[in-house]
Amino acid sequence: MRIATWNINSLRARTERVVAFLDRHQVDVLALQEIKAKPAQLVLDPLLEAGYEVAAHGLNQWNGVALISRVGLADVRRELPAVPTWPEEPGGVVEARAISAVVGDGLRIWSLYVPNGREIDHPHYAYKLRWLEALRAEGARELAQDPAARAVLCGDFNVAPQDEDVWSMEFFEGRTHVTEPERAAFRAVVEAGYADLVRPEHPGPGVYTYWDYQALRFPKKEGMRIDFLLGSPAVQAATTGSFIDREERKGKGASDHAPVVVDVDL
DNA sequence: ATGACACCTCTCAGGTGA
Repeated sequence: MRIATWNINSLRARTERVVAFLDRHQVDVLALQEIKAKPAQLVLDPLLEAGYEVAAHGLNQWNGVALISRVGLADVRRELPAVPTWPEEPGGVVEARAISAVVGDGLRIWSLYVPNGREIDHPHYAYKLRWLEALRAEGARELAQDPAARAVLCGDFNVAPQDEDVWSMEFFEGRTHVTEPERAAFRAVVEAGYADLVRPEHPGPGVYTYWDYQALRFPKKEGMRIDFLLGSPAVQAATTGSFIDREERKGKGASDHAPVVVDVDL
């Protein structure tokens, strides 16, 4: 089974790119982030005609996640348990940043869009850390219930776990994505039992999944590795290969993120 | 070996992204 994650930066603006990507690589399950739409706003016919089912979760023009599968889509769950609201005060809402379903032969796949954090002294940064803790707790709960669980956490984690995951640590000095608390929150998810399925085959430096639209970051190879597929032990053991589809970042109308693809023998 | 921000909406300005 071939699974992928991709921050699409508006599904409505790039539905045809998604269909072409699924066809080009024969992807079975795709986790999308930043669909930037309510489900009712989406025109899904091209995906349905290509043989896929879609489960989308979006509340407004911000955030939004979806799962696209041609190997089943059962027991869909929206939101993470115990996730903080934004803002973290009365009147705050649970944003559309998580959706999961069971695909294929009992694989629970999550599509996750971790909050950006904005600036280190911004309330959004504390929200990001608590959101990651809610993810760790849910991941730990699943493996405590069944250590052999087939589970994969896919998405835009908005954390560069290592210095080599950004094009310049000098550039990111004092900015989010590279701070120790964010990295510790990411490591806590890994230490709960979810291994990076791509890094062993594609170590850095210079391996990225995101390039800013501005300042010629992509042709200058100035990117960040912030999109990950983290697998439970059963999924890690079944992983047979992976790649980052850099070609998809090229040309007019590209998302600023590239898809990340993993093959699992499940 | 790639291309000079781009998406959204309470739209021509502001919020968000990283």
